[in-house]
Amino acid sequence: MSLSPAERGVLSKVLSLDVRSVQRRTVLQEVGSTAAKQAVMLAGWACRFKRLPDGRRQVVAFYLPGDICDFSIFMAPELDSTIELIEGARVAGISQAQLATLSRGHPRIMQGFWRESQTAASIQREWLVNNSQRSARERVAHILCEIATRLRAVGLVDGQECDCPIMQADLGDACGMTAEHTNRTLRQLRDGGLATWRNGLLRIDDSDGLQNLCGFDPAYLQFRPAPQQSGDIFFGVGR
Amino acid sequence: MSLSPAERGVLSKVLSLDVRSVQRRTVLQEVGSTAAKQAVMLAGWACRFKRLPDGRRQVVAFYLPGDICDFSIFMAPELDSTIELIEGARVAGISQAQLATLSRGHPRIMQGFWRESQTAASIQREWLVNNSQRSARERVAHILCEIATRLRAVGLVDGQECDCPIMQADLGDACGMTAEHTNRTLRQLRDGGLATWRNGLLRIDDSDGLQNLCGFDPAYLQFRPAPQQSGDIFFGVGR
DNA sequence: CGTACTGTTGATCAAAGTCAATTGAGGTGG
DNA sequence: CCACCTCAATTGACTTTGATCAACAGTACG
Repeated sequence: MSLSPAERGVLSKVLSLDVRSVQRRTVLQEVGSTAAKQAVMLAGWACRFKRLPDGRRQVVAFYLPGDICDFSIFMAPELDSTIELIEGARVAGISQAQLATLSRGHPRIMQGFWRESQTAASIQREWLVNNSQRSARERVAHILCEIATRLRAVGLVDGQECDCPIMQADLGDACGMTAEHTNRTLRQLRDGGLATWRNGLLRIDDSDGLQNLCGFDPAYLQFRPAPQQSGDIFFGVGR
Repeated sequence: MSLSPAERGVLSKVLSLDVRSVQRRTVLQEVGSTAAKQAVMLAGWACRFKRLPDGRRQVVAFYLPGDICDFSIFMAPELDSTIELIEGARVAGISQAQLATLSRGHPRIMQGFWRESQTAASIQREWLVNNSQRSARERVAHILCEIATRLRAVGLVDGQECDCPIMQADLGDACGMTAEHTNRTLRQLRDGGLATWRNGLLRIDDSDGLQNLCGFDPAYLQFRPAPQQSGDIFFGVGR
């Protein structure tokens, strides 16, 4: 289900109406708030995290260029997590009214949004597997594989290298490990000639080796086209 | 957004058309398959899990009576995980054609399905926090709180007690711990007078104590009604 | 009865957390 | 230009948690 040229035009129009460039480390959506707009990443990175009362933090998602920051945002009574922009973020906002118009006039665009949100759910499940079953080395390797693969899909990998403007502490909080252990684990990967991450630049030195180490299989990222039949269902998107 | 009596009638009609009672420990949806039907739990328990090549298993969801087993099922190219019925399962199947009809004639029912799927996503995020940030004792306490709370919401808690027909190994695989350590942790909770789980019967002896131990806050289960405005958006459910 | 699961307990070990100190880079003001 | 400050990254020493390996008990069922 790829969009027609006309639909793409409508979509980029909508995404161009309300664009903000945001300072690094700015909170976009506070936990507990009710969102006023749906946010779409045009450039830069964001992360979504939950905090425990004692301060422990878990990053539950990274949002890369092209990603929708939680499409369910208008459905939930209030946000269960905080969305923070990390670096170089340009964000398009879509209002409730615009979504309503889209849903009436361009159901296939809406359907694409839903598919995106289901892919996000699939990634979420894989993160649960990652943090629950894999060792520290496997975890870090796996998430680096995911990041590189997702960035490659949107054309942001140059050869073996891509921007990765987060901190080690962010990666640690995503993998459920301390910053110190994340550091040591990254060093092991570096010393093993698998991946080097320095000064915000990630280089995958040995892609096969890294993928073998953690058993990375990109199927869960659902890059393939949707099944043909889906058009028949309308998924509530329909007419 | 609660359904009207008429809508409830339509829904229970749809759910009554194709009901199966299934043997314990039967696989409902195999990983890699493409689903033919959308499954809704009418009674009993199911679990959804992913496996790593070396056999490690992560339970990513428990499905209790009333739950939808992955509404996204027709959207994804193929299932990323296995859905297995655990005990006493009666399952309603909804075909693609029925979903299509529903989406045209009863958008609000479809909308309810979407809300359900977003609640499932919220639970998924909390599980990630649980397994990534909390200690073994906290993890087990938290998941017991969740189970009891969800069962209470559908009227399946009698006083302090509810059926919990899974095995300790299932709970362990959900919490990302070995069966042995799960056993020891349950013993600690039992000895601490917090919760007793024996012979498939879970008793919450000290609800406050258990919730305090793990910082359980049921907000992520999203039991509250949806915000009023949601009707205006149609979420692609429209017309 | 024997067989096969589950659940239970113990002893040992390795992985990751904690605490503490140091290095290094970038920014700022004098 | 340099002294200073801050924050992130890095490394080391030690501790704790939970995994691993192993044995055994309780129960259900053919």
